Amino acid sequence: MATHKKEQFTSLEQEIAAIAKALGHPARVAILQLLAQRRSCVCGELVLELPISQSTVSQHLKELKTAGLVQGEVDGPRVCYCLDPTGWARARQLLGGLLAELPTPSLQPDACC
Amino acid sequence: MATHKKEQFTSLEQEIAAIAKALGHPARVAILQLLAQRRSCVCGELVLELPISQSTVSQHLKELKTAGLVQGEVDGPRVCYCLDPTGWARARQLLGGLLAELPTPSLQPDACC
DNA sequence: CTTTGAAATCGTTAATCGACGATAAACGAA
DNA sequence: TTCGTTTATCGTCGATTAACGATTTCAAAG
Repeated sequence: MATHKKEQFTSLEQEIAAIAKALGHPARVAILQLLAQRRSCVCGELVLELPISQSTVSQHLKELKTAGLVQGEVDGPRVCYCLDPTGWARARQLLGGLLAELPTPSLQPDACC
Repeated sequence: MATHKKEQFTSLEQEIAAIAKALGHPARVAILQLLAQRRSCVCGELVLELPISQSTVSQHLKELKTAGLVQGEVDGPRVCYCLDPTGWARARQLLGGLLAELPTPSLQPDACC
């Protein structure tokens, strides 16, 4: 990235990419799945479930929070995380929209040109 | 990334992450949208449409191809790209599945714990 | 006030990414 | 065969990411 060229793209494209990027790591996918299952929020339990260190989990959570996909709420000495309904809805809208852009089962076998 | 820890995660998590990662850059989002619109395949036209250099576009196309989202077909001196129906279906399945995991409009306002 | 436990932040390191220009490869046409 | 066009690859460089351990912060207990 010689010099960020991201600004040259649509803000929508940037927003989609930002969300996708947040999903672009197995640890973050795993975190989101855990939060979705036990819909209640967990905290350091995530660390126990994941094969990575506490500080690394914390970083991933920060990224997910920045992307708006996750919320953290301080509860005494620990922090409860859960999916952020607003950001999650947005993700569904944007990524779902992109994924839907191919009109489903393009009837041609696999021909390109 | 001190040492890759990705292996520690489910292959499904890795697959989801790989697809999401491919979508994690505005240029690649833009490319996919272009290919979806003009469903026919374009080639160096992409370069004209995008604010980045030819070699950079080529790199992004390579990543999309590696992720299985795009196909290229040599046509004389030029190459035709289009969305790969198989990979695209897989992406829809996996990412759609993840996005659907939150049971929609969690009726609670925004409460976490 | 001090201890204790949980979580975030800091500092570091290696690896990967994004971008570019330059070069090479592929191919049709002259 | 040689030329022009199109695309891929190479080499480079700075920025970012992923990971860790160590340290700091913060809130509840004691």
